[in-house]
Amino acid sequence: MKLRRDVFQAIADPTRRTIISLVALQAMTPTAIAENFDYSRQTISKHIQILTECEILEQEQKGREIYYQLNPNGMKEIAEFIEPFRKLWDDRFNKLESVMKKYQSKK
Amino acid sequence: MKLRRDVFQAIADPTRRTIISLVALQAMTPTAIAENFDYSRQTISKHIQILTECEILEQEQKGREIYYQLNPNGMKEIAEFIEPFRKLWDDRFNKLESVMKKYQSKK
DNA sequence: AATTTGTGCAGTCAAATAGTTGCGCTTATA
DNA sequence: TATAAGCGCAACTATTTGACTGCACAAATT
Repeated sequence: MKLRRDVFQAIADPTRRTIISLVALQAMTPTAIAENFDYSRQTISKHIQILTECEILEQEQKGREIYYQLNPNGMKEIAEFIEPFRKLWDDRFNKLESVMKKYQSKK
Repeated sequence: MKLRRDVFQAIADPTRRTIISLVALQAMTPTAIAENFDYSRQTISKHIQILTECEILEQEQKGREIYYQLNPNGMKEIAEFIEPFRKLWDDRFNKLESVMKKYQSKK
């Protein structure tokens, strides 16, 4: 496996998205993560490796166990790509913006 | 090519991301889009096909030309995935939220 | 009517991806 | 100290991807 360091590529795989959602709730070891899937531990381990190289996950060694936790910063790049388009559909965003204007005009 | 109908897969390719950004500015024909790349027209055409099947792009036939335009709704799914994590890093989001609270307490 | 232009579709091919198993290292535990 | 558990790395394989070329077809243009 070539392990591209590209956040968009990392997010493209549904298994990896599930891993992200799992780890977002609490730090987990690879074995614990793998128990949530029908794939082998090594396969999940490779997905974890990809996510780690993209800096979406972070390691914390505890004895022989390695706990992986989410680094939300890793997904900024994706959010920055989406952001300009969000304005085109998200009514809530527009409401927030109008609220901002009202608020600023009051000061 | 298998042409998976998966928005995350669609976004994973840098060429396709560039196409999205181009078309966001104005509707364009495949040939016009392809002129921005060093790839063949057919290659770009396939990328356009993938984006269209994911409903990120929309067609509008005009004579023998087909204009492709952005359907921002197509990227909602990605935004919805990112959204929960955004709160973990986006200071601006927190500021907006606090502004909201101030504004609401004033009314 | 003949030619050019804009598209999409089919087939081919190399490279990347996602899965597997096996192995070895390190750290707990019996 | 021997054994089991947790983990990463290496080697292998099937499938998918992303690029190419060639072709067919419809709509303008000459």
